[in-house]
Amino acid sequence: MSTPILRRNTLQRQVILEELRRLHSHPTAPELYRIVRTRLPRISLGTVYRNLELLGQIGLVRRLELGGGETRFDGDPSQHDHVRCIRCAEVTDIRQPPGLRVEPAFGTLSGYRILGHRLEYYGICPDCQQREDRRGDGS
Amino acid sequence: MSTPILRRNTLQRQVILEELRRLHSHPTAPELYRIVRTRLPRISLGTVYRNLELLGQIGLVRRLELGGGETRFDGDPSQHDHVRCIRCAEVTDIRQPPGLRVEPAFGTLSGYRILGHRLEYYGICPDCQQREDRRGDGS
DNA sequence: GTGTATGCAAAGCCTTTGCAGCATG
DNA sequence: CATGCTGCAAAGGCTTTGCATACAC
Repeated sequence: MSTPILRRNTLQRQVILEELRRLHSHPTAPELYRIVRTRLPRISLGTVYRNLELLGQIGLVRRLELGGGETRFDGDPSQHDHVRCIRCAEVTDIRQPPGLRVEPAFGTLSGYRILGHRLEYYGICPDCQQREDRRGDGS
Repeated sequence: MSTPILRRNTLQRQVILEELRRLHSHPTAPELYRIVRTRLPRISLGTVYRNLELLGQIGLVRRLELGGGETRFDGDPSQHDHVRCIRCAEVTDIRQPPGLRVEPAFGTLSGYRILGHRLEYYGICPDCQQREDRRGDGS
């Protein structure tokens, strides 16, 4: 119940959170590791994982378990959904969910006690659309 | 455009599809491998992966990229959603989506050309609810 | 017989974890 | 100074892939 507290405010933790917040690319842990390492060359991948885990528990970071078999991280923990490009795998935030009612009255569903949902759209991002239009499609 | 054809109807392929259809547990490839191996002791994990990939392309099998960083497979390729138990990680089909409108008019969304969506609920399954009620909650 | 599919094994990722030393509060 | 955190490295799991062989057609 009691919210876990950030025990120590290490430089590594600060930088990880800073970079994750600045990025809007929803990186995986290894991706974020490569970026953070430009500022902290001696940081380890394990530290990145441990901090993302901890920041996720606190609620400062959101763990995204979307498609692709990877776990991505989002520096914006507020409620929002995502679109993923099936061509370039880019993941983009959707700011205003277009007035849909996904949650089934928070009751039961097959006997489950429903606590929430995860919604992900997929499609083709603007860049990839251009790229394909330019080539006249054709697969 | 033309649907890829099942080139050869090998015993391995048959058994993989059979077992996946019988199971309602949405197994990962390694899990399915362990099961199939009871019938075909000499089958290899690589074969399981290759067949799941192929069966997925044909549309006989559905690839589920839900949470948990694993890829799971569903022997029922029809359109339906899933609930995942946050306690025991079980994944269950939802047969009748409760009349919701998820797709945003199939137009653009942040410039994306939307092709579809993936919706996953999470909550607590009946068994885990019982287990927790019995213990009077606590943690 | 031809060419696809298989079994085997290696390799590449992602992720977690044990441990000794460091540094935060 | 106590101990949470870090860096390092090993280990485990999932997934893909190259190759020679086997087998479906």
